[in-house]
Amino acid sequence: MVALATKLYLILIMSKEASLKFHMNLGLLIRSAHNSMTERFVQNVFNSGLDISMDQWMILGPIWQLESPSQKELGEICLRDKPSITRIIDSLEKKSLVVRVPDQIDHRIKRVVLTKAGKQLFYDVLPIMEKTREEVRGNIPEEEIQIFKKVLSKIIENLKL
Amino acid sequence: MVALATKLYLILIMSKEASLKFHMNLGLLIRSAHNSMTERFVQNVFNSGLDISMDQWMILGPIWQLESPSQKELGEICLRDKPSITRIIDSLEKKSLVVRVPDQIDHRIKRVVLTKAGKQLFYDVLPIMEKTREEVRGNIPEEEIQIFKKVLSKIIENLKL
DNA sequence: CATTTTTAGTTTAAAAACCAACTAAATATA
DNA sequence: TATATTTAGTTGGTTTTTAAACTAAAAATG
Repeated sequence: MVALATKLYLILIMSKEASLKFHMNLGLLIRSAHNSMTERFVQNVFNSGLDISMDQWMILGPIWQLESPSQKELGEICLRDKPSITRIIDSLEKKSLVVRVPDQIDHRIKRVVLTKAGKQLFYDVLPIMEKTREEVRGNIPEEEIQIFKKVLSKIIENLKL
Repeated sequence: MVALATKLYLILIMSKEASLKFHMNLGLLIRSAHNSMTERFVQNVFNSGLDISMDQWMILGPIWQLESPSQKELGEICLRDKPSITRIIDSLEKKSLVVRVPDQIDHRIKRVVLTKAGKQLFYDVLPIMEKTREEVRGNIPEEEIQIFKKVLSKIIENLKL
């Protein structure tokens, strides 16, 4: 009795469209693509004999770009929380790739600066990232990539609150 | 001297196009969208007074769909490794939502089956997932969603090997 | 048919993510 | 100016991921 009711309910809900293919839904696709991308990057870096993780790279770029950002700024740009930033910078500092410099004016702030070795590594990894990017894009038309990015932005926007 | 050389190198590599906006690159966008989506789903589930995590849901669906899949099959469909599947099913079993049933023929295989409570929860969460999906899509045209999915599939394909 | 190799799943240990509490410094308020 | 609040960063504890070693059963090989 109950079983029948739920079955009917189910059919009503499911058959809208999804039903048989909800195992290849958006979330799964996105997750899979993202994983493949970072895996490939890490692999390419490794094959080049360099030593940097995805996390470290994701933070090294903005440090280079912004010259001497605060950890807070880094967190905002890389979408990571404060503890994550602290730990990644710890690891970079341990490798002597960056240095923490207390802000002259606001003593709470620590600015993160690339060392010579850090800059060198950044320059070394850059072409690998570019190569990876090309592998990711393959022969996908630029137009579709643009729509792809636009949809991603819209999704993020839709869920903002 | 060295510094100058690397600077020039850098400019050559970077100025292709990316340069100033590589902090909002594909990886970051994808990551952000994915996070927002799962956050919203979890939140919607919570607001409905139900109790299931994203991981658990992602596995509950295929169990319902495939009737009594092996853990290996679940892993392939959900793109998770064996230990993850083991752990998630442990958690589902602890909640009495699924049961592990040894395969009659091949005694290595354990088939995962929904309990009554598991089915009920599945039916209860289904409309929430549908609602979340609509929130994610917002007013993005169906055509763009299709291209979006196609690009994701292509990216995954490009990186396969 | 005995031995080796694969396969399905579990367990364990190390690395990373997540949340909350904490410290120290700056700002706001009374 | 004393107190309260906010902000930047760190630390600690818990949970999650990830990778490797392990167990038990099946299939392959000789």
